[in-house]
Amino acid sequence: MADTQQRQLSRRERQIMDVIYQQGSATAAEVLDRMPDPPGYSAVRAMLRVLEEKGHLRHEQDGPRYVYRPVVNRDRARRSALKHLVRTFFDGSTEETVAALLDLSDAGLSGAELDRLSRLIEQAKVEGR
Amino acid sequence: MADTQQRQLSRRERQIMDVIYQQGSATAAEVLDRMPDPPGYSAVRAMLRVLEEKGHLRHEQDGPRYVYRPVVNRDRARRSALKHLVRTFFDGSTEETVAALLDLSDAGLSGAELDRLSRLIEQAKVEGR
DNA sequence: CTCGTCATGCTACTAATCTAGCACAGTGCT
DNA sequence: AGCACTGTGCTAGATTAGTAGCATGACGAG
Repeated sequence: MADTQQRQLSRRERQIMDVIYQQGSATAAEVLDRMPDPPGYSAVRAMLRVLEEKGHLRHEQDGPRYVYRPVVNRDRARRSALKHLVRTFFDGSTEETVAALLDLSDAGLSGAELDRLSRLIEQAKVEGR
Repeated sequence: MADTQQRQLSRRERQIMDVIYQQGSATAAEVLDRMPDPPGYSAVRAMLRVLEEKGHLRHEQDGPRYVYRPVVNRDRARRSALKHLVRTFFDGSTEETVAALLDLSDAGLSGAELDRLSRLIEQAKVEGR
């Protein structure tokens, strides 16, 4: 279960996973300079190794360096993160979550985006029942 | 910044905060039996104390026992958790996030809920620009 | 009043996380 | 070839997280 795994991670490990999910993939150096309150380079590498051992990451060699990617694909990870958030902060209510999301983005959403969202909901109505 | 704080928490601390945000408030015993892979009772209490020291929780005395509540109100915590999730897993796109959310809930949403969501979006259109 | 129960406050210990630093390998200059 | 530059693989140490266990105080039942 991806969700469960995620929550088992230590503070630093989570930070690293966040960066990697954000980017899709990353080298040690990339991870380092996107980390908040960054540790040493060695520390990052060590943790990448551990994360790989634990089965959260795998790496490919890209020329001289390692490029790390999540083992669980982004889609699955998204889903379980969302699920957990909705459960934890919104009593499991999708509606409230969407509301909060709209509120958060507010003026940042274009008319076109809102139109697309309308369409998504229409589609859900048709498919859903 | 609540968000930043959240991510500094250790594994166990996060689990505890999750439970408390879910419930709104909780005693040590409540936290304990809602925790995944539960530790000992003492461990939970110790961590609650630490979380209070760090300023994430405060407690009130309710008869014989302590009831813990988040210091950062739920609304703020929600917002920052959402923000982080959207940034990390959805490249900052609200639209994609909503789409995933709808997909996740799928048949779980009633027609009425979908209607309310439509209305929310209409409202955003008017207000937004 | 005395005992059992449930709560808290500690202290002390173990386990895990986090980190630095050195040794070595490949690459590209000069 | 010899040197600088990046990268990795380690090992070993400091720091933090996680846990158990005991002492203590309040309260209700017998």
